[in-house]
Amino acid sequence: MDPFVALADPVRRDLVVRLAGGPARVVDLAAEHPISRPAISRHLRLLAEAGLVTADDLGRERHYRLERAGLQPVADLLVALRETPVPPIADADFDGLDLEVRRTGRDRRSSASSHPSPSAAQEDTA
Amino acid sequence: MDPFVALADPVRRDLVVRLAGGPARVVDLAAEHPISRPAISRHLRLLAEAGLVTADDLGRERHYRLERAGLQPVADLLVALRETPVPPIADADFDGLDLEVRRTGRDRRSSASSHPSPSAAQEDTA
DNA sequence: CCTATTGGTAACTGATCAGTTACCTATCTG
DNA sequence: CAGATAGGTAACTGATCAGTTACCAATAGG
Repeated sequence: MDPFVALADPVRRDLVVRLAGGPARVVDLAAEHPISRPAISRHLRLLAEAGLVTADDLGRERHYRLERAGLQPVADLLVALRETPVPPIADADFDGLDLEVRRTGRDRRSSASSHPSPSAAQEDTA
Repeated sequence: MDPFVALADPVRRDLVVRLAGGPARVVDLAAEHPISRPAISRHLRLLAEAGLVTADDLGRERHYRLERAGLQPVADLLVALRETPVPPIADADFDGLDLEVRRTGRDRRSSASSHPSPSAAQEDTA
């Protein structure tokens, strides 16, 4: 399953964030959410299919933990959107933030510090 | 609308990637996708609601362009998942990749270079 | 002024999603 | 061994999504 689709649901995002703090069982996670245990179980299955979590069976208990490698496609998209050609005119991307990814063993593009981040030319409010 | 939900659809992701390469009109984008023009129009509206694109009206033409600032919540989630406590045991996150975000004007946590990235302890295949 | 182009939305349809209850299996504890 | 705990899935229901065709409005060009 697509990690983007997996992260589209607020419950699944909560689960992923919670598991970033350490492994947990279905019953633990169900206690922290207003939905039923089978619903949590189904969300965890989708997260596992997306490669975002891993399950370790310990007797009758199944401990779920975050699989950070599963976030790679999401990080890749941010990189792709960040590095694509930007017009020399003022561009409002990541005001106050400069996302930088260093790829081990790969040549890097010009460093973030050489890339200006002018203030927003235009803000969209939908 | 939630930027995560906006990016969950493959068509919308394609549109966002395409717009990263420069602005475009609905008719341009519709020519590059197998779905109908009204479907493209609806996707662009959702992307705008999510803050991921901006529309500039030029006569009868509406030029859509990427709004990188709208990606902030996605970048924030990656940061949150990356920075949360990781057990000292080997952790497989971002093998070969080290995501680092420098927040202007904010104290930084210990730099990425001080954070080890050991090889994967366990790989999940769902 | 008429035609062409651009583009948004209504209404419809089929597909998918998310939560529930019920049920079942596996493992642990007294 | 019986009861308790943990957890997955089937079946169901209501809600939402994504693509279509049809229609309309605004702007540009001949």
